[in-house]
Amino acid sequence: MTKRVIFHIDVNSAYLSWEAVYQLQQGSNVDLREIPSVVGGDIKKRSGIVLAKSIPAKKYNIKTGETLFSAKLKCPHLVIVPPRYKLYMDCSAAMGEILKKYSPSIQFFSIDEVFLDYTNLERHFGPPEMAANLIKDDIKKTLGFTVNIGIGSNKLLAKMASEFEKPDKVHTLFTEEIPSKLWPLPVDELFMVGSKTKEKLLEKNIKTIGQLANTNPNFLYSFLKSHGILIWNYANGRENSPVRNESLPMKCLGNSTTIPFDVTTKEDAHKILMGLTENLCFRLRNLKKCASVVSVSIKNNLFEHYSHQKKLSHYTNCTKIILESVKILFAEMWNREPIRQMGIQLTDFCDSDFHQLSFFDPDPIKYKHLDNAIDKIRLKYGKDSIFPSCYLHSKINPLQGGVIKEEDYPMMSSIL
DNA sequence: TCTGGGGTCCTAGGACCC
DNA sequence: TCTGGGGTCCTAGGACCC
Repeated sequence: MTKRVIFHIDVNSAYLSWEAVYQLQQGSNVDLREIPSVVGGDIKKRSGIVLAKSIPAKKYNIKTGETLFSAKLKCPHLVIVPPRYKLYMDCSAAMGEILKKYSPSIQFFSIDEVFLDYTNLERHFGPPEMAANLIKDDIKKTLGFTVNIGIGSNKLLAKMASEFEKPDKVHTLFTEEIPSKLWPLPVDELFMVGSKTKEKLLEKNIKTIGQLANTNPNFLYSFLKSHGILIWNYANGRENSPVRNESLPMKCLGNSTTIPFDVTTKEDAHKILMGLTENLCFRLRNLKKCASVVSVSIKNNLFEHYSHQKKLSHYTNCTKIILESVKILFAEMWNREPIRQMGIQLTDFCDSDFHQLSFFDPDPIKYKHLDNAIDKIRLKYGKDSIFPSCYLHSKINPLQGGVIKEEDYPMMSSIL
């Protein structure tokens, strides 16, 4: 059996790099990568967090996910640019086109991370490190941004290797290098060890990936359940999932939004929920799917989060039917406390072409035609070209949620 | 530090059935 | 009326990722 060679390509400070390249192309004489800068939301709309930071911004101890307010305190002259997701998707797709020249087997893991299977391809582009450098420099020369490439015996090791030293670097992490390169690292640098798991491991005096690797898995299972076995295997470099060319079937579809003000009335809440439902059902129909489980979630002004869900008697993608369920679920759970964020999620899908119509629907064909007519107008003239009249003179936007505006993008899975 | 929006997977308890 | 065990479905919540 031939030894597998997997690459993990990771764009350095993706959103910020892409923004910087775009601004240079537009004639700007400032490279955002060379000054303290971040891509972030809008402080006034309460969605103000750091999505990506430049290396100079990192020197001010600015972290991804922190508030723009806090970042500004650390660096008063910080440059903040709003995100442009359509641009990022185009950059991501362009990188994918380059990668396809080097292997028939690539898998997008997120908008800025790709796995590439280089097994048995040495005769084309040389040994793995040479090929990885070729790819890295090809992307830099053609598209203007830098990537890190990790090379490993499986996807996990390749991903860990791409994290080592940044930017614009190639690193290897083969099985025989695990004790020297992986085991000395702090345990929370391991993929799938987040803050909660880190705390529990520290309580047991497990501080490094090496200590985790050499812990009895039964002991880990006793306080982390199956997740303990997963991270124990990862700490030992064991992982064998294939680089998948085709995307896995969708499991969940949702839209949520943080409202610029705390919602305290049913009327405002219903407008938000209608906007979210319209947007979500539009996406669902574009994917040619129907769903049978509807879930509504709320975050209150104390940041407490809770949700209610319900299985419908049949599959549907009809805005009106889903909105009715959403309103019922909301009424069941809301105790009139101020709401900061609302979300709607759909799960359990079937293909819309063949789904069973319900006898109990008021008039399924009529609503289907209505949804289709609205979808066509929105596709042709833009999403905000048509909206319910209750939004006129309202302080609430008609279409809520959805950072990705143009099309749906394949997202990552927590399992490699 | 006063914390977005998009996902996936897992667990636990209760209902219900045989 | 009380006892049992196993299986599946449903629901709520939590952990992780980018």
